[in-house]
Amino acid sequence: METVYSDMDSSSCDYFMQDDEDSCSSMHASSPSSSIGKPASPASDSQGSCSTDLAQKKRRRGRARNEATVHVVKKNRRVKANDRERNRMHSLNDALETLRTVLPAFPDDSKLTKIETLRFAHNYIWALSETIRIADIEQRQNKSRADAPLLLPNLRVMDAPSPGSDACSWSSSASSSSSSSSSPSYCTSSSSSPAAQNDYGCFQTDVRQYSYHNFVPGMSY
DNA sequence: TAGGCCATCTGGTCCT
DNA sequence: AGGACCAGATGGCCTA
Repeated sequence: METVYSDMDSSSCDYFMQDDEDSCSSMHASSPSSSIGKPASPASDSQGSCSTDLAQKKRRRGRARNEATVHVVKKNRRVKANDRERNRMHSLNDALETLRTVLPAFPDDSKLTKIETLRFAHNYIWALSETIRIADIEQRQNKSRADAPLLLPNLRVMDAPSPGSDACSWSSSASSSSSSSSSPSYCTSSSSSPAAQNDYGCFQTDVRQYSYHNFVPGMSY
């Protein structure tokens, strides 16, 4: 563990503000905790300096410069790391934003939170794959009945996401009859959330009433 | 005003 | 050694 910032308190942002470029000099002048950069006391060299004293001073000064340089290098490294971390989080947010755009929009237009987006996407993918799987099964079953209409399973959105709600539960009406499928797991955490009772977004997408192409952009059957 | 969400900083750990 | 990733801490903003 690095102890370079041991003299910093937790709100250390202003630390970088106050001595950014000239931390060597400011460190020497103002850092009470560092004895490295302290100028030699007047008493020590007031009486004619011998060669050993000079050598000692040189060593001291050299050491101070080295440690100050190390300090600056580490500080710059920290600043760069912060910058990278910021960019990393921005790209993560961009990816989340892209994910939001491919998820079904809701009348409310309210932006999904990060956790809502992830859970909703998880359940959405699960519902779509269930739909495909069950449609495939039904298609095979209907092969013998050529004139029978192809019925896709009903797809329902339960507890549509709303601000403050973690519930983005999807359920396929046919999924209850299928024992092999596993249901989404992130559906129960927000039963206490008041927003979960808000059913503004609950709607049914029955392919017989609602075009599946409208519901799933870019998806074709 | 409390609680939720978010951005940012920070230090630790792992990987190349 | 340096970068990526992660989790904890902190403070700001917003809403019920």
